Amino acid sequence: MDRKDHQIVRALMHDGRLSNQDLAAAVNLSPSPCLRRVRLLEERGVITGYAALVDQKAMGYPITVFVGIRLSKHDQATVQAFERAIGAIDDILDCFLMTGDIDYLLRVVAPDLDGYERFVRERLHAIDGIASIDTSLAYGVVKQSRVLPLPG
Amino acid sequence: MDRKDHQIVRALMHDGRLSNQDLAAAVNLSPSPCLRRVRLLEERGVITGYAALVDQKAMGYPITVFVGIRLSKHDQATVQAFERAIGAIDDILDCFLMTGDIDYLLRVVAPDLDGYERFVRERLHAIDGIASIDTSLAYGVVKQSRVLPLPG
DNA sequence: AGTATATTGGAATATTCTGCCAAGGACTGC
DNA sequence: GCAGTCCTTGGCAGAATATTCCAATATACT
Repeated sequence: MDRKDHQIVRALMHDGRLSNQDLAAAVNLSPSPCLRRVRLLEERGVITGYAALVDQKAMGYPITVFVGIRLSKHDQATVQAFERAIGAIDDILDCFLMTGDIDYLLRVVAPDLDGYERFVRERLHAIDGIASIDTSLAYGVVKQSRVLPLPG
Repeated sequence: MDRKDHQIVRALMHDGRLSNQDLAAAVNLSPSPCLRRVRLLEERGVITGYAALVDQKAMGYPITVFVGIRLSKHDQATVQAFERAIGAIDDILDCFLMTGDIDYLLRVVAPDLDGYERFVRERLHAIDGIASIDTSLAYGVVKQSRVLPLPG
């Protein structure tokens, strides 16, 4: 993880489809060592994958909702079952384990408010061990980045 | 946006570096129409870009914090100034405009708690018009997806 | 049915990837 | 200061891939 690796990672966070040649030029390397570094970063798990960034609205999911969840119990079985259930529901994009008054924070997408209501009734309420569900609707997105800041 | 377009988008959400040939095979098309569809999806703004997915920890940002923010005023000048300021701060990855008791929800990364404290003191407090800042620390990530669910 | 439009598949060309090898640079022990 | 070792680099070549063009097919509309 020297300076060049950081440059490479940053360049690929900005444009994940950068060709190896362009990437090499951007970080002042010739293609072959550049490619080798990228492969190493992938193997080490620094780069975990690549993804196309997609407009939610265009895909039919204009609604973003943040859902705070508290569990009724926190024994291992309940927690594991909950987390497995979360993993299986596609509408839940992110799930963070939180400190403070909620246990989990979910980011959920929905085609509309009715769709979200159905999601809560049919999906969330189907999971055992949930004590409370707190919904916060997002009006809009001010910023959505995937580029981590420069270290230091 | 027919069925094939959806298939293409989903495939690229899963693997943004899929070669056009493999993508074409995956959606039962020959490479050339497949590439044309991808280019159209990009032009129409359905696919907004590509990104490498990176391990926060490996990049030196193991801490994720959600920050709820209320503004003191909601006139256009204050809001615009705030949103511009947000856009300029790299540590803030996401910013959503919210309904309910907070105005904005930020997702912020930090190298450690000290770093987060510095971020709040030096960056957030430097922005005018903020009435309150509410911090929620994330312990860990249960799920982090970028693949939108199937429509319907 | 018939026309117009949009979409497809395949071939040819240009670009890119990727493995191999020799050369350069940095670090060690002496 | 010097030789040996290790790691990284750059360039080359064969293979794979992307990309453009054109004829042919499928689809939609009248």
